[in-house]
Amino acid sequence: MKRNDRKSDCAINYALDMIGDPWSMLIVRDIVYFGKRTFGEFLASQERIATSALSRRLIDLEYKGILDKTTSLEDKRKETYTLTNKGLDLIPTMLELAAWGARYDANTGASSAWITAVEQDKPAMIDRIRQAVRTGNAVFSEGKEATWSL
Amino acid sequence: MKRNDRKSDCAINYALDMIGDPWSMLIVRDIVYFGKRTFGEFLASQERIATSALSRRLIDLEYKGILDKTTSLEDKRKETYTLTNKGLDLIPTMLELAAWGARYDANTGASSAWITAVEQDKPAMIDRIRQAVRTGNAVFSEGKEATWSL
DNA sequence: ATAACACGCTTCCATTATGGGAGCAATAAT
DNA sequence: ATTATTGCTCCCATAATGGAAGCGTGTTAT
Repeated sequence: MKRNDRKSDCAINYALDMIGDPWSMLIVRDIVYFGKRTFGEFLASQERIATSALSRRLIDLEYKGILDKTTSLEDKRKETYTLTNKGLDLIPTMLELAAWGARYDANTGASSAWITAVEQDKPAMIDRIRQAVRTGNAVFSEGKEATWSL
Repeated sequence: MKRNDRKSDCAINYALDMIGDPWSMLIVRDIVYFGKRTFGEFLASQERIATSALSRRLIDLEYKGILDKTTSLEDKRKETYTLTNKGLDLIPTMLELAAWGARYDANTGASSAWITAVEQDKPAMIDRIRQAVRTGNAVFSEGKEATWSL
């Protein structure tokens, strides 16, 4: 059986078929947290994804309706990747993953201020993040939380 | 590089190192939703995991502190797997994954009643699920939602 | 007591996915 | 024109999974 064949009609299994690999959520993070949008920007992430793996993930995420791909207007070599609504709807899942990771990761880089800000009023924070990403912004810029986020 | 070497100090990356494979969350689901706790019960899931893969996952999840393993008292051949606190804390993430999957999966098996019940008051529902699992119960039994869950 | 079975788990190997490097076509900069 | 950048592909070594068979120990049946 190919690994990505549908194994059941469970909603969790569907979600894992979509984003249950080691890279997809990190690409979503790069867009939501850091405002990345091009191949080269994703490639430059801390986790050092290989070009072949990144290419495969981007093609796959577009095929699955999580990313949109458009040729950049300023530089026609560049492809611009943005989250679809389906992709933006992964923000809550990503925040839960981050909260869990920050709680149990002894070496976490997540600031406690950011974590408590999210816990404080999660739905409002999700809306604000979503709006920011839709309008071309992101949570972090140059290593600092956006002013609206705290 | 081995796939599970630590790639960065990002909390999301940590979480993916822990449960970012195609099976771990399904094992958590089997415990939380269906009250499964033995090798044979996990093996009988819809998704048809192979014995070798299941064995690997269980060893790994115990090593990572997400599952506890104890020899069954009634039948000493059986190992009983239960969620640690770290594992129980995955319930919010699992519910978000399920909600996202149910929203975008055309063939979802998730009932809309259950989904809206969770959306209605998420923190309270998480507490109730957590309590149920800790005391040896589960969300679904014989295909129906537990009475407390709706 | 002994044979048959149940259960968790391991081992083997074929298949599939990833990691890393080299390289290519198209575009941009000089 | 020449050189550099960008996104991406190819190739192959390595790692993880899928599937079947089998092992050891504990349990049940006779």
